[in-house]
Order: sequence, then structure tokens, then C-alpha cells
Amino acid sequence: MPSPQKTNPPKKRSAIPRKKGPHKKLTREKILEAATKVFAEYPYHSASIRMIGKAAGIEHPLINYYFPTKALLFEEVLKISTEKYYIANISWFEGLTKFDPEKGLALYIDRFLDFALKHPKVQRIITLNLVPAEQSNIIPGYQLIQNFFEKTTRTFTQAVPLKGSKHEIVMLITSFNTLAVNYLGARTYYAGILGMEPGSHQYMEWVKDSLIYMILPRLKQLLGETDR
Amino acid sequence: MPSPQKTNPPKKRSAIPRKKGPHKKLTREKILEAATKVFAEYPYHSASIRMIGKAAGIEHPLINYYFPTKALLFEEVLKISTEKYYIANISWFEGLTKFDPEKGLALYIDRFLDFALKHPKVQRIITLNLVPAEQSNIIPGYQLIQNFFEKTTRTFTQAVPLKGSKHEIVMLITSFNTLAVNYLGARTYYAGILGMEPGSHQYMEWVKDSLIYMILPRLKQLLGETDR
DNA sequence: GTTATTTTTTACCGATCGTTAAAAATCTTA
DNA sequence: TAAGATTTTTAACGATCGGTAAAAAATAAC
Repeated sequence: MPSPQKTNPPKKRSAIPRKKGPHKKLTREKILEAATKVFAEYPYHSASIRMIGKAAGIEHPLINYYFPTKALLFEEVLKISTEKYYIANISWFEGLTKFDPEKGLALYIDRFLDFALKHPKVQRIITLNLVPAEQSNIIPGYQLIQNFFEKTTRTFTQAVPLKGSKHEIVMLITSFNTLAVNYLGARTYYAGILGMEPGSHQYMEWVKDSLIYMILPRLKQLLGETDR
Repeated sequence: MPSPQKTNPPKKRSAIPRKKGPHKKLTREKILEAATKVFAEYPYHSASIRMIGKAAGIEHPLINYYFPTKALLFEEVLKISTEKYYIANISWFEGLTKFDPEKGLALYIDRFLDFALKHPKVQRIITLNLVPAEQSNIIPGYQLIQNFFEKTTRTFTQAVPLKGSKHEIVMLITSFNTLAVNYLGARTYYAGILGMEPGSHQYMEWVKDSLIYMILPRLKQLLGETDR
């Protein structure tokens, strides 16, 4: 990365073009959309600026005009994705305390899976780049992923009144996140060993079953069932 | 991949060189060792033949002399790694039935973590390439990873007499594998969000605690405790 | 010790990568 | 419509990639 900076920032024409026509999407947004698509298919180091350019229907150097480096573009995509996820995650807890642990967990997972179906790219970008971000092979902005998980953990502890130790709560949430991120971000793999289709309703049901099966016992306990 | 084949296979001198000296390592083994190291640091598409050559202390085209393509070299490394893991995994079950579920699980995890500490590369190669092997971005020999997990599942069901349905058993084993693979293969990430050092005893203790915490309730149940 | 064979190195191919610079096209403003 | 600013394309740079071919070195066979 030898370049400091090249020209002044984009500075869109004059404020806003605003045509009455079918709201022609701004180039910057078009690039972000294409980048999200490509980064959801290929890990950071395998995705290329040229792929993104092609997906956006533009020549690839134009990307450098709006995003000086590939790393900055990726960070922007990651920031948008984790924020979208974070906001959605908060809403999944709404009204959950009215139900018993089993019903509440099932409802939470339903909402979560619904989001995952509608926004598969968000999930996959995180899954794809979480593991390789180790050692020598640094993924730009992977701190964002760590921050994201810390924030969702906070959301959880604030939304659900648990009685166990901090240690127990962290183990439970980390397990849930790990299982969820893998089952949804590596669908092809898991569906493969299960003999199912990655996009099938059957597989999503398996994910739901599995999450409930593994999480429910300890969740019940942490919610204060004293019958242990 | 345009090349069909170049020359006849290696065909080591005449059978075996066998010097009485300090057992000079054969080049092929040196390459495999270096490849294992590099593939444990970088996912398949980011690792390069040149990196492996450098790690082995040879010029990179020599690698093509022993392994015609990068894909074949990777498959060989993957095959050796999963086999080593598979063999070790069988031994972890020895004598476990003498103990109650809690002690037995703890002992199994101890043996497993001991292996993971001694052979971190094996674990990491699997973790690094499991997720990206989706969609367009094919990892050569990733069928080996699927087969490996199917085999370990068989080992488990044969070694441990469980009473639940097949569905329950699959969910439990898949969860265990997923958590273990992630916690050990993505140590830096998890240790990071936990505020620990990836190589520390403290982190390994957390992994053990977490696995027991999440697995034990359902394991107890499947082992036939009727007090549920 | 000479020849034949195997192993290793050197040099290079075409392809792709991220990025840069300059030309061309488009839009804004007058 | 002319001048100026902004956006987009074209062309190219240096670096790296997997792989190939031929020369060089090392070893084996005789």
C-alpha cells in the first residue's frame, strides 16, 4: 500500500442530483451493493476489485475514485453489514419476556432465521472473514467483527434477566453465536454432511432444532429454574 | 489448469537411499511439512507455492516436480492431516465407559485439547478451509473434510452407547465439532473477545469449561439418565 | 572415470492483482 | 454555447500468481 491519497474526495456534483425519474442510484451506492455481493461470496483476499466493478456494471478503477483502497471499501461494507445486523438483533428481543424459556427461545430463533433468510450476505461476510483474520493474514476492519459480537452480547444481557455468573452467560452466548454463524454462514458444508439442500426449509428447520436443543437446557437454568 | 502431465512421477533414486547419517529428510517430506505450515496460516487461495518453497528452503518449481499442481499438494496435506486427526480421535474414547458422563466427557476433552496443543496445524487447516469451501470458491479435496467428520461421527456412535434418536445424536455431535473446531482453529478471535491470550492455559481452560457446559446436559440425557 | 539418470535451479510464460495517471465524457454554471 | 468542474473510461505500472521448459547440478550405474 504505497499510496497516501490521490485527489480530493468525491464531492457529489452539487449536493444532490435528484431527478424525477426512477431514482437513478448513485454510483457509490451501486459499488457498495456490488461489493457486498462479492464479499459475501469470496473472502477478502480472494475477492477482487475487478469482480466488484463487473458486478456493479462499471470499470473497476472507478471504485478507487470513491474508495481509495480495497481495504477501505471492505471496512465500509463490514461496517454497514454489522450495523444492520446489530439493529435487527435488538428487535428480536421485543416482547420475549412474556413467554416461557422454550417459547421465547423458539420465537427469538424464528426472528433470527427470518433475518438470515432475507439478508444472507450479512451473515456470510462475517462468517467468511472471521476465521482467516488470524495470525499473518489480516482482514481489514476485523476489529469491527469483534466489536459487533461484544455489542450483541451486551444487548442480550440487557434484554434477558439471567441469574447465573458472568462466566456462564458468556459461555452460553458465545456458543449460540458460534453455532448460528457457522450453521448459516457455511450452509453448503453443514447441509452437505446432513444430506440436505443448503437453501431448503428442511435445513433451516434443522438449524432451529439444533439451536434450541443445545441452548435450552442452560438457558432454562440461567433463567432461574431452581429445580436443578 | 492447462497441463495434463509433464514427466513421469518422481521415482526416488533406486528404492531407498538409506544413509547411516542423521537421516537426511527426503525432499518430498520437507515440502509436505512446509506446506502443512503454510496451509495452516493461510487459506488455500491465499497460500502460494512460492511461500511453501521458501518455507521448505527450496526453489518453488521443485514443488511441481513432486506435486504436479497446488491442488494435489493441498489434497495430500489435507489427507494426512485428517487421517492423523481421525486416528487420534479413536484413541480418545479408550476406557471412557468406566466413568460417569461428567468425568468421561472431561477426560475426552482433556485428551482432545492435548492433541490440539501438540498438533495445532491439523486443526487450523480444517478450520481455515471449511467455511470458504462454499459456492463458487472451491477448495480442492474439501470432500475429505466432509468425509472426516462423517467418520468421526461414526466413531462416536460406536464408542458411546447413546439412547436418543439419531436426530438428537447428530445435533449433539455436530454442535460439539462446530464449537471445538472454532474455538481451537480461531483462537485469536475468541481469545480476543474474551480478553485472554490465544496460547494461554487460561484460554484452553475456558474452551474446556465451555464445551463441558454446553455438551453435558444433553449428553447425560442421551446416556440414559431417566431423571429428566 | 565416464555415461546415464534423477534432482534442482534458472528463466520465463500468460494471467491476475491493486493502484495510478491521463484522456475522454458528462455535467454545472455562466 | 463556452468555460470550468466533476465523473468515468482507457491504458498502463509493478508485483505476484501457478505452471512450464530447459539448463545445471547432483547422484547412480557401469
